[in-house]
Amino acid sequence: MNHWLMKSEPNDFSIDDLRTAPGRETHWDGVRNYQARNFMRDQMKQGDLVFFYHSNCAEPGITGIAKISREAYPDHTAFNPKDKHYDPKSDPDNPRWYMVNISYQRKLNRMIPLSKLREYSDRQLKNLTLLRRGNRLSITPVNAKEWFFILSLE
DNA sequence: GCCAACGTTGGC
DNA sequence: GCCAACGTTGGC
Repeated sequence: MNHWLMKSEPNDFSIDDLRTAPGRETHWDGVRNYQARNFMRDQMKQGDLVFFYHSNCAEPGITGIAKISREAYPDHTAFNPKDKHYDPKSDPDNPRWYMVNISYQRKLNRMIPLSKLREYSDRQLKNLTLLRRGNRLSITPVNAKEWFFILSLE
């Protein structure tokens, strides 16, 4: 099983939005970055666990845990000219963009701020993709050791 | 609001 | 295929 970290701007879609969503589930549309797409399309498996991360907000950090509830399928918002994430280059017969579904697992007892993760950036979390210099990827892998170490910070 | 990092676009 | 310009991300 793989582990992941997925960023969301809480103004846009927060862990509470996921918790209160119908079926406590949502589709992760709008990813328009090839590396992030490849993670979803090629590596995400049903049951994989995900750190839900709040970005671009007052206190960025990990706020909860979700699970991949449906593996990659075409992101239909790319086909809709009225959609914010419309991409005329994505052909329904050969989709360029994909999405997965995630389901709510739980909120952390207390969120783990980015600043806390950074405290371990030269030790246990030395290789955490999220902390790599200037990383803006919205979906990043977390290896098992990193996953359990981060959970121990909760 | 600033700005560094960095992915994408498009002219050549 | 190079690379400058441009747009976006996201911490601060």
